Amino acid sequence: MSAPRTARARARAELTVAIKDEARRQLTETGAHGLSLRAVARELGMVSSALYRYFPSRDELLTALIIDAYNALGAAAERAVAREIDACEQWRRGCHAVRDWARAHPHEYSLIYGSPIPGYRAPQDTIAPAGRAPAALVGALRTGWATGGLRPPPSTAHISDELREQAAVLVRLFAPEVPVPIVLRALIALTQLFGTISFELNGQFVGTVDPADEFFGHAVEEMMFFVGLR
Amino acid sequence: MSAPRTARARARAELTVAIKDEARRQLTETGAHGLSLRAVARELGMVSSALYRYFPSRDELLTALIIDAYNALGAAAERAVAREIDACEQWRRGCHAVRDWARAHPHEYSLIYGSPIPGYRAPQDTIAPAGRAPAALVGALRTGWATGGLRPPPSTAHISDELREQAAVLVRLFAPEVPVPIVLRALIALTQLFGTISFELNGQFVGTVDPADEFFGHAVEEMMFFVGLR
DNA sequence: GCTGAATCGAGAACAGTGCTCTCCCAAGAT
DNA sequence: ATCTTGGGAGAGCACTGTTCTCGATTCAGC
Repeated sequence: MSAPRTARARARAELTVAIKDEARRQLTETGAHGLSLRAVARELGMVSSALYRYFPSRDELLTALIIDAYNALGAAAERAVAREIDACEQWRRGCHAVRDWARAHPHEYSLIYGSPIPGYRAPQDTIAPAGRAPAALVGALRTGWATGGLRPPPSTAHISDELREQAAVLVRLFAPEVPVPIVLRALIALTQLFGTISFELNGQFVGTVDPADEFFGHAVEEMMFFVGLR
Repeated sequence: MSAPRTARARARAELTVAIKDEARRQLTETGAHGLSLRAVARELGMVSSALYRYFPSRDELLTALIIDAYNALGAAAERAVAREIDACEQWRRGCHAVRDWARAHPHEYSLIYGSPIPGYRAPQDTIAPAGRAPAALVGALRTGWATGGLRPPPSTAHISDELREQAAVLVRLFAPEVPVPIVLRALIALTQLFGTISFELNGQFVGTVDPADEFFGHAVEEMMFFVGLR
C-alpha cells in the first residue's frame, strides 16, 4: 500500500475508505441485514451506481468489512498480549480483549463469527486476517512454554493419528515446539472463548448467567488452567 | 393444540405448516438471507399478500422457524440422551446428536445460533424451546450425579458471589442437588460444544482441523472429563 | 501542450423485495 | 336467510441490488 501518485488514485483510495467507514457506521445501526448500498451512496452524496466503481457488489463490500473486522479484532488481541507480563496474564488479557472488542462492535463481530451471509465467501482473502486473534492467544502459550509457565502436557494416548497430524500442522505454523496435546487443549479453549462470546452477544444467556461478566471471567480462568497455564 | 373443529380452521392449520415447510425448504437452498415471502407464496400457488393472513411479517415467519428449529434440535438431543446407558454415554451421545443435527440442518442451525437477523427477536416465545437441548445434556449430568458417576466437584473458592447466585438459579431450575461448580463447568462445556459446531459450520476450521470429526470427538471427551464425568 | 484512452459520476431502467390497502367471495354463526 | 367474519386477489408504494448508457474529467504518451 504505497503512497498514491496521482490525484485520482488518492481520491479513489480515500473514497474507498469513506465508503467502508459509512458502511461500518450503518452496520452498527442496522446490522448486516439492513446494510444498503443505496443508503451508503446517498449518505456520501453520490448515486448508487457510482459505488460499483469501488466494490463490484454488496457482498464484496461486506467481505471487505469482514477482513477489516478480522484485522481490528486481531490487532486488539495482539495489543493486549504484547506486554512484559507472564504467559498467564497474556492469555487472560487476550481473552478479555477479544470479548471487549466484540461487545464494542457486536455487529462486526457477528459479521465474522455469525452466520455466513454473503453467499459463501471466498476464503482466500479472509483466512490470514482470521488467524490473527487466535494466533495472538497461542502466542501467550508459546511464551508460557518457553518460560516454564506451563504444566506438563496430558497424555497423547487418546489422540487419533488423523487428529495428531492435523494438530502437527497447526503446531508447525503457530507454535513450534509446543506439544500437540497442549495445542489441542488451546484450540478447545478458543472454541469455548468464541462460543461464550457468541452466546452472550446473541442473548443466549438471558435468564441464566446474564449479565455474563462474572461467568466469562470464571470461564477464562477455568480454561486457562485447562490448557496448562498456571 | 386441539383438533380444529371447522373446515376453515383445519385449512388454516394445514396452510400454516405448509408455509413453514416451504419456507424451510427455501432456507436449505438459499439461507435466511435469501428467504423470500413472495417466492414462498408463489410456490404455494398464492399471492404474497395472502401470506400475511398467516404471518404478520417476514420476521415473524422466521421466528416461527426459529422456534421449530429449537424444538427439532431439542428433540434430537432428548432422543439421544433418553437411553438406558450411563451418564458418560448419555453426555457423549447428546453432544454428537447436537452436532449431527447441526450438520444436517446447517441453515436452521445458523438461524438459531448465528447472527440474530430479525431486528432483535422477542425472546419470550423462544427461550423455552431454546433450553431443551442444553437441558437434555444437563439431564445426563443429573443421572451422573445420582448414580455416582461424577468425580467430586472442584473447589468453590474462586467463584464470586454474583456468579454463585446466578448458577444457583440454574441449579434450581435444571439440576437440583448437583453442586454449583459442576453446573458451571457444564455450562462451560456447553459453550465449547456450540462454539465448536459454529466454527465447523462457518468454515472457521478450514486449514486447521478440517474435517472436524476427529477434533469434535476429542473435544467431547476432554470436556466430558472436565465436567467430572468418568 | 495536445490527443487518445482510461476512469468515474449521473441517470435511467429492470427485476426483485416487504408490506399495505381495497375489493370481493365464501364459510361460519345466528 | 341474514349478517359477520376470514381469507384470497390485485394494485400499488417505497424500497433494494445491479446493469447499462452517456457525458465529463483525469491521466499517459508523444
